[in-house]
Amino acid sequence: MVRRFRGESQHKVDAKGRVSIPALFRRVLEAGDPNWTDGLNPELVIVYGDHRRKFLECYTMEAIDEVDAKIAALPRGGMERKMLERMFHGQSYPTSVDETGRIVLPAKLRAKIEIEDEAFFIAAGDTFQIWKPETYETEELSRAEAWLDELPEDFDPLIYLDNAKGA
Amino acid sequence: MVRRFRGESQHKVDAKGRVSIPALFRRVLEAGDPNWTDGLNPELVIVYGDHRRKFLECYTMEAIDEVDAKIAALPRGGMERKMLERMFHGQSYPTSVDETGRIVLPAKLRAKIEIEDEAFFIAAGDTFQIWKPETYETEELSRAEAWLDELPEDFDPLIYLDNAKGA
DNA sequence: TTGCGTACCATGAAATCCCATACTATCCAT
DNA sequence: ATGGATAGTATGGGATTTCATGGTACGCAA
Repeated sequence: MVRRFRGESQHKVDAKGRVSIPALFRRVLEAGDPNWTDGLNPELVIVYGDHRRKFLECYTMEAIDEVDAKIAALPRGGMERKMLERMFHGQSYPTSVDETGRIVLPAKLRAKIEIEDEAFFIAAGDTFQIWKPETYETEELSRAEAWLDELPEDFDPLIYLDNAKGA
Repeated sequence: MVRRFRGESQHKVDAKGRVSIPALFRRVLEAGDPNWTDGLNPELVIVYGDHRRKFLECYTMEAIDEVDAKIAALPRGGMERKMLERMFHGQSYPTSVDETGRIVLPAKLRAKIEIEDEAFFIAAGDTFQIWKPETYETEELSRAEAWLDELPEDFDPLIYLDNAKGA
């Protein structure tokens, strides 16, 4: 059973691009790195994607291996495979957490999602995302609000849970 | 069959945010944690949700796994899935009961539901909720009672039992 | 040299661990 | 049935560790 990321938090980004990973996320990165043992620094892969994507998506080693395996199973030469290879192999950045629990976001990545001195982290199942706090609010939260506003006053999104044909 | 939480009670919250879990709830948390064995401390997940929610909802590991499975069954990219992921993966906090039967509510969670030095626990089926006592009284109890007051004197809520189309 | 990336050291605040006390419910043997 | 032993519960305090963050120094390449 894969340990899942959970929680959200906001951290300072210093002039060099260093930023603390939420402590709970670190535990998941460690558990999801086959090479990790106590005392080492877990590795991870940051997928930044094309110009439309406004956040960074971070994968544990296990999670990215799984994605790679699925891509490898697609027919060579197909458009689907080409797109996925570009995104996960080309538009990604492998790195590792340092001894103080931080990663370094290179200037290029910071520029891409327009991060200045704060970064917002939020869990998304078996990955977590890094957003510029303002972008997250305007792009994500307000869109969700607008969506909710179109629904009846007493509507509870939880009913979607039961529509799912889950396990 | 899943063991269900039952009952309600109120406990002190100390300056560090520590609060005892009702002893009966602990038994359910233990039974609902696949990794738990005698002598260990059961894990749980606290979902705090968005700003509108005025209480914390606590899930056993089994219950939250079930929710995760349902979310995973929804189509990727859809608004429903996004909303549920945000709530259950982002706006949640995994923790565990300690050896003395307490959990720690971080300052952020206490602030969110405005808890100071007392917390009210109430069972809700396969989860339980934590409220600021005053909020529970004004928001919930009074609403439920007002609703009952509008019904005939001899009305019996049990009638609803037979309306359910459930299994 | 000037900017960027890396490694090591430093510190205050917050979270966690370990120990302590008082009280209550339970069990057992006389 | 009763007194006391035994275990589980609710709460508190202090010490220790982890975390988030900042700084300095070094190498390298344009």
